[in-house]
Order: sequence, then structure tokens, then C-alpha cells
Amino acid sequence: MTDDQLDQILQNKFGFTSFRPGQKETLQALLANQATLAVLPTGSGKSLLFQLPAYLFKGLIVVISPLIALMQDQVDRLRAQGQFKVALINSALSFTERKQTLLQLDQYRFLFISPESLANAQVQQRLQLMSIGLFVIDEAHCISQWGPDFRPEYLLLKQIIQNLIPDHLLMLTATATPAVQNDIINKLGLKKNTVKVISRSVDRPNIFLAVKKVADEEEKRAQLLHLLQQLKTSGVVYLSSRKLASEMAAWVQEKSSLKVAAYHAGQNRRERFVIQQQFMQGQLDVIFATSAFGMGIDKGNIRFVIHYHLPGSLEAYWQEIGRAGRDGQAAIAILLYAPGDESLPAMLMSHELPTDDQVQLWKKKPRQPQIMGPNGEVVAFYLEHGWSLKQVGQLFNQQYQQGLQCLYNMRGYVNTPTCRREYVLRYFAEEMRSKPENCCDIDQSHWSIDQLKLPQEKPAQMVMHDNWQQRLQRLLGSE
DNA sequence: CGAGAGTACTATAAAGTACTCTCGGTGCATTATT
Repeated sequence: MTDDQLDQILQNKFGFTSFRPGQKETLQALLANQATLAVLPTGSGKSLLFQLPAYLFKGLIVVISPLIALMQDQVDRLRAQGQFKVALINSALSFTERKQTLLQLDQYRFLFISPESLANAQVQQRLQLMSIGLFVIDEAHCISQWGPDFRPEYLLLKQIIQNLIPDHLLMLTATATPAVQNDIINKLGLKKNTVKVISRSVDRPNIFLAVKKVADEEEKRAQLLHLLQQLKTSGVVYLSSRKLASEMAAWVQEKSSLKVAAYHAGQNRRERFVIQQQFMQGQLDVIFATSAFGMGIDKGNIRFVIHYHLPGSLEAYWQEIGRAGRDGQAAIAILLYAPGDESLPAMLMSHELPTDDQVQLWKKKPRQPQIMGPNGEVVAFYLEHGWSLKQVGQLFNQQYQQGLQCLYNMRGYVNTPTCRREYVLRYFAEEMRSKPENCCDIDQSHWSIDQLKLPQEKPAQMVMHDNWQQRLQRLLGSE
């Protein structure tokens, strides 16, 4: 396959005249039969990387996706493009729908599926009978981030890939340090030198970076309100507590003329969906969110992201602030920091590893995972899937050590005496090529919000035509 | 893990000490009995 042929497919089938940076290199690596890890920032057209191969390879294209909503998005998009041979398998499907899909799987070109559904033995047996042209892991950093302690099915992918033997393997992510890249490769049982890594700069030069150090909670609150009143535009405030997200939203609603709402996993899916839609359509100015808010959010004109709490890693921080300024216009990221803020993320990642005794006890009474504390079920999962006690111990230990290191580096960002952008890029093993005019609060110690010339959005308005009920129905299934 | 709130104790009483309690993030999947 020559360059010209790729260009032609792009033009004829997708209507684009040229590839975006990184796209062609990734496709060429796949064509050269290399397992490929593409680290490309949001907006660089990652979907094309599993859509275009439908014209390059025979066989089913399996896409692993972490969120049902993401799957649904991709499926909708493909269907809108006229590609109807698209299936998805997840818990939103009824039993009969799922059975039908599995039976007719050979009529499809694409299958979107969660790692949990893929772990199902029947699904795997069915896939064994098919030839798989391309196996894609979307949001591949989840293997490293969520695999060990939160969604252990991610760590089954290694075995599943070895069983299914897909012709091609593609891992996609927007944010991964070299350490995370290696972790992904290791946890999938691949050899580092057999994987082609394609990466582009993670820099987002249109986002101004700032840290506001405050003395305590009270000052932080005041500072937040002050900032929101100055910004007067569309943005997200991230917090690490559901309760506080709701409380702060209510407080700001009362103290200002802004239209705001909270968003976290404690709300039901309907509520969350409506809030997200309202935000996307400009009916809400500010969302007070936990880390539940983000993946799959594609709103171009988010002008600011404020962190009320310290995230546990720079990767997480960079992903969260990366939701600002997607339209390329000026945006700002502000981290509020009070002494001692490290303790909340430290707590969130402290995994109480059960003792050997407790695991032995669980083995005798397998139906009582609660004897083992918070992560008992995850430990039990690994034991049931053939891990040894020692391996599980090592896995959790490694996760904990990495977490500590990440938090340490996050704190480094807060305290860095030199350019913040330089600090972040160094963390992602990049060099800074050019400094944006408005870079960060270290370079411009007398910065002000006015000077950044953030485009002003219209204040949030109520819009009556709402066209999302159908989509909601699909997301919630027959619930 | 660790901060902050609440409670019990002491035994001149008041305020300090020691303790216990509570709270804190992300999503798949939910089919079953002793």
C-alpha cells in the first residue's frame, strides 16, 4: 500500500484531503504488521484510525471501549457516515439483543465492546470462530490506570488477545508518559521492541497554566468565587468529593448569577445525562464535577478548568484541563492549592492490601468477599483467574508505588520555581519547542485574567428544543 | 491513610487528653439456594 493509495481512501471514503499528524504513520505501522501504540492528543482524529482500516484489512474490527456512552457515540457516528455493519455489546442490551448480535456477528464489520463483556466466555467462544482483522484498545491508558484495582477485566486483555490472535493490534490514548506506555505494553504481554509507538506533543499552547496557593479552605472558597465572577464564562470546576461538588454548586448558584450544576457518579444516569446535554448546549455556565466528568466530553468552547482539589497525577490533571480550549482559542487552567491538599489523593490511592491470612480465609469461604476489605473482590477476581497470591501482591504494590510517584510529581508541578509548561512537557519526556505568548503564572508573575483575552461566551440560556430523549433511551437500555 | 468532629474522662473545676467515629474517586456488570 503506497502513500497515494492511503490518501485516496481518505479522500474517497472520508472526504478529507490530507491526514492529520500521526494518522498516516499509525496506519503505515499497522500495514507493516506492527502492534502499534498511538499517543495522540484529543482532536487529532483517533476514530479514523480504526475506521479507515476497514478498507485495508479483512476481518472484524473489535474496539474495546471503557464507557458505554463512548461506544454509543462511535456507533452513532459510524452509522451517520453510512456504515451500518456496526454492532455493540454491553449491559444496555437486552438478553435477546445480545444473543442476536452474537449469532449474526459475521455480518458485521465493527464490534464495540467493554472489557467486561469481552471477558464473557460465550462472547470469546464466538469470537474464536471469526477472523479478527484489527483489535483496537481505545483509551488504552485505562489498562494502566484502571486495570489493577478498579476494573480488573482490563488485565484479562492480555490472555484474550493471545487466544484470539488478531491480525493487527492498535492501542490508542491521548495521554501517556513513557512509563505508562511501558506499563500498557507489559500488561498486554507484549515485548517492548515489537511495539511501534507513534506520539505527538501533548502540549496545549492555548491553555494558560496557573496555580493559586491559599492558606486554607476558607480562602480557597473565596478565591474560587472570585475567579468565577471574573471569568464569567463556560468552564469546569473539578473536585475530589461528590458531596463537596454538590455543596459548592449550590453555594455558587446562590452567590452569583451563574447557571451551574454538579456532576458526579452519585447522581443517576438520567440526571447526569441531562446536565451534560445542558452544558454542551450552553444552558449551563459551570459544572462542578468529580473525575466522573470528562471522557467523551467534546465541547469546543470550555474556557477554563479550575481544580479545587489536587489530582493524583499529572496525567489526570493534564487530561482534565485538556477539556478546555478545544476550539484552539485562549483558555486557562487554574489549580487551587492549600497546604496539606496531598492527603486526599494519597488516601484515594492507598489500597489496603489484604494480608495473606485474609486471602486464605477468603479461599475457604468464597462467598464472603467482605472479610477482605475494600479491594477484596478485586483480589478474589485475580485469584479466580489464575494469579498467585504473590503476583497479586506485586501488582498492588507496584500500583501503590507508581501512585506515590505520580502524586510526588503532581506536587512538583505546584511548587516548581520555573515554567510550568516546561515542567509538564519534561514529565511527558518532551522538550518545549516554542513558548506561547501567554504561558504560565511563573513566566508572567503579574498575569491577570483580562490580559488573556478569553473569548466571551454568551451567558447560559434556556433552550427548549431538546432532542436527546432517544439517545438517552439507547444509553439506558430497557432500564 | 489522616483530618476533623464528637465523646468520655478526670474528679476542686475547667480545659486538656485520649479515644472513637466518619468520610473521602472513576464503571462495567447485575441470571441463583442452604
